[in-house]
Formats: sequence, structure tokens, C-alpha cells
Amino acid sequence: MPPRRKAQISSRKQPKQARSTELVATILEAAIQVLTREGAQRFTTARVAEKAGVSVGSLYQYFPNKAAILFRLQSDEWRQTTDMLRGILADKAKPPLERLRTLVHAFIQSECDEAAMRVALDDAAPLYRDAPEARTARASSDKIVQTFMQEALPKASDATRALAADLIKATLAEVGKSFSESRRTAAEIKAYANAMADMFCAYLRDLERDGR
Amino acid sequence: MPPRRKAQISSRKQPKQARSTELVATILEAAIQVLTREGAQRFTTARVAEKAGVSVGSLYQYFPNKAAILFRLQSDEWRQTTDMLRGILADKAKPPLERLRTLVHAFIQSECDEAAMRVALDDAAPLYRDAPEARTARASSDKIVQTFMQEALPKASDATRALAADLIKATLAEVGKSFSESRRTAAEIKAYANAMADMFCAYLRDLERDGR
DNA sequence: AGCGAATGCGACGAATTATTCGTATTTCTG
DNA sequence: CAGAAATACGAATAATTCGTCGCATTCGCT
Repeated sequence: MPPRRKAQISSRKQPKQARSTELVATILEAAIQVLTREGAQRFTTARVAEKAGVSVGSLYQYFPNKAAILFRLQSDEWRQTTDMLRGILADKAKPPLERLRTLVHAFIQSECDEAAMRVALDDAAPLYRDAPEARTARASSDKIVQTFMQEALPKASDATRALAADLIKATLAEVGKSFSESRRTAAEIKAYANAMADMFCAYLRDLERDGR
Repeated sequence: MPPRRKAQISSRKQPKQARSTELVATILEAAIQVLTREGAQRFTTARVAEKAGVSVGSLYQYFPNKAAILFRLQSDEWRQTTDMLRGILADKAKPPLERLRTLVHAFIQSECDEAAMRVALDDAAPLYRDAPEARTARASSDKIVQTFMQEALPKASDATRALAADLIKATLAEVGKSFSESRRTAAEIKAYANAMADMFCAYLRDLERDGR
């Protein structure tokens, strides 16, 4: 059942007519439903096709395999998130650390809003994680944080900046994920985001003060 | 293939003779091999049994299902880690924040030492995550961090302490996991652990200074 | 209308899988 | 050493799974 070797993930065929474009959209929507309602374990091409009211054969016209559907979902989520974060960090009217705080809140909130899907998508990660397309996608967010660090840590060395960027990026992503797994009230979410922002700010302030 | 309903995870039968005790040990060792070498996807009872030089039937004498084997591995790892951390935090000769720094280094290091297994075990998490046994196990580590926070943040409120404990615990666990996925040099590991410790210390110092 | 291309279908093949159960073997006990 | 209990075996079973293929239908266009 697991594809023996390299998983091709790039799309098999581009939809050329309106109906097939819509079909792809229908499939993706159904895929989200199946993923959130049934979980990663029970995410199968047959179930997705059935939910979409489409035949498996049609599905395989536009997605070379199961992993491709998952990767597409992940990719869409990802683009959406990075766009949001880029927008927040670009607002140069506010000081860097305040932007960072806004970012943390926005990220945690979005993570909690779609917790079920994020968790399921994460469970399915082994299926698409090693695809080359996934790796290239990651690089784009690195740049966003890197340039932010230039502003937040003007006095620091490049190495320090890179390390801080790595750490904050990982913390945000991973901890957000684990936090979203357990249902929380709005107040808890806010408190947690604040604490995380406090932690980041304290760290960055120290780094800048010591001028490393 | 996925067990339709609730996964029983507690052990089926206790080994009573020496040979069966050894058999269980052999199975667990083989399970580690399979998990690290083949990954979570290809972790099957048949493969484990084969690697152990044992029949599947024998395996099922002592493990009610596949998830039970994985849970057992995770459980062992977990106990080992918490024991180590407890030991580090108990050394009251050093000031709290210094102990925390030692702890971060030890944790990240151990995570990197067995990266392959940790990653694979994490990939398989959906199979055992929802078992009640897994939930109870988590509580014991909470206590360790909680009591440490009493020392590190004597002036803070209980709510603040709980939040800080949650945050640091999650960061350590999750970020350690993601960090271990990519191979790193010893120097990088050290630098990263230091940065993380810096971040924690900066945060805790701020909390304590403000006396919340 | 009519023709080629695009699209849609879903039964089917091939492959894996987890787990059971009847039987054979070994160990323990008195 | 005999009978019972524990242990070990592994072929057989029942479910799922992914992905394909030949054929039917619809679309876009002249």
C-alpha cells in the first residue's frame, strides 16, 4: 500500500475545460472533509472520490496519487499562512517586537481555528514530507523571518540572527501544532499566545542588548 | 487494516518462563530495528517477527496488536527521558536557571542521538496517541516541570507558573523533535541548545523581575 | 450536425495488512 | 517420568488499499 519508491507529486494533467476545473475544486473540498472528519488513517482516494461524488478514475486524472492530494492541501494552507504572516511583518509603522506579538497571536489563532485539519495533515506528513516540492516550499518562509530579524536585531551577527530565526520559526510552528491538538477556550488561546510572544520578546531583547 | 475501533493496548499475557521473557526482549529489540531502518510506514508485525526470528503468532501472545508494540517503545523512551530530566532538576546545588540550561542540552542531545527512532515513533503516533495509557503517562512529566517552576518563579502566581511550564515543556519537546529530523553537527546542536536555553532564561527572568 | 479531444466512469487486479487458531514443542511440577 | 501448563509456530483468513484500463459521455469548434 505504501508506494514502493519515489512518490511523484506534481500534477498529472492540467484541467482545460471548465467542468474539470470545477471537478478538481470539488475533489479538494471533499478531501478536506474526509481529512478532518475521518482523520489521516482513513483518508483514501476512494473515500475522497465518493464524498466528492466523483469516480476514482476521474480523481486520478488530475492527481497522480494520494500523496499529491495531501500535498496540495498542505501547500494551500501553507501559502495562506505565509501570506498572512508576511502582511503582518510588513507593517513598518509598528516596532518589530510589537509586530512579532501580533504575528504570534494570528498564527496561534489560525492554527486553532482549523485544528482538526492541521492535525490530520500532520499525521499524513510522512506521505508527502520527502517530496522535493515540499522542501522548496519551506525556503520561502525562511526568507520572511530572516528579513524580519534584520530589523529586530540590527546589532547582532549574522550567525546570531540565523539561529534566532531558526528557533523562533520552529517554536512557533511546532508548538502551535501541539497546542492546537487540545481544544482550548478563547481566553486560554490568548494567554498562551501572549506567553509565547513574551518569551520571544524577552529573548530578542536580551540578544540585542548584549549586541552579539 | 487500521483497527476499526478502540485499540486495546495493555499487555495480553505476562511472560512466566525465562524463554518467553527473553522472547519479548528480542521482539522489542527487533521492533526498534525495523522502526529505525524501515520507518513507521513499513513497520509491520510480520517484519518485526521476521527480524526477531520469531513467528507472528508468538508475537501476538504478548502484544495484543501492533499499536501495543509501538506504545511500549514510546513508553520506554519516555520513562528514560523523564528519569534523566528529573535527575538534572533535582541537583539543588546549582541555581534553577543553570539547571534548566543543563536540561535543555541533555534533552536536545538525547533527541539527536536517536533521531531516526524518535522521528519514526512520532510518525506512528496516530496509532497509539489516543490510548488512555498514553494520556496518563504524560501527567508524570508535568509534575516535574511544575515543581521546578516553583523554584524558578517563587514570586509568580500559580497561573503564570502553569503557563510558563506548559510553554517550556511544549517548546522543548516539539522543537527538539523537529530539530532532530535534520542531521546536524555537534557544534550546531550545542549552539541551538544554547539559544533555546537563552530564550527560556530570558523569559523566566522577565517573569520573575515583573513579579507576576 | 459531426468530429476529435477532453473528460468521466467504476469494476477489477495486485499487493499488503493485522490477526487468529489449530497444532506442535518445550518446560515445569509432583 | 507422566501429565499439565506454557510457549511457539506459521499457514490461512478477511479486510483494505492503491492505482489502472477499456469504454461511455460530453465539450468545443467548424
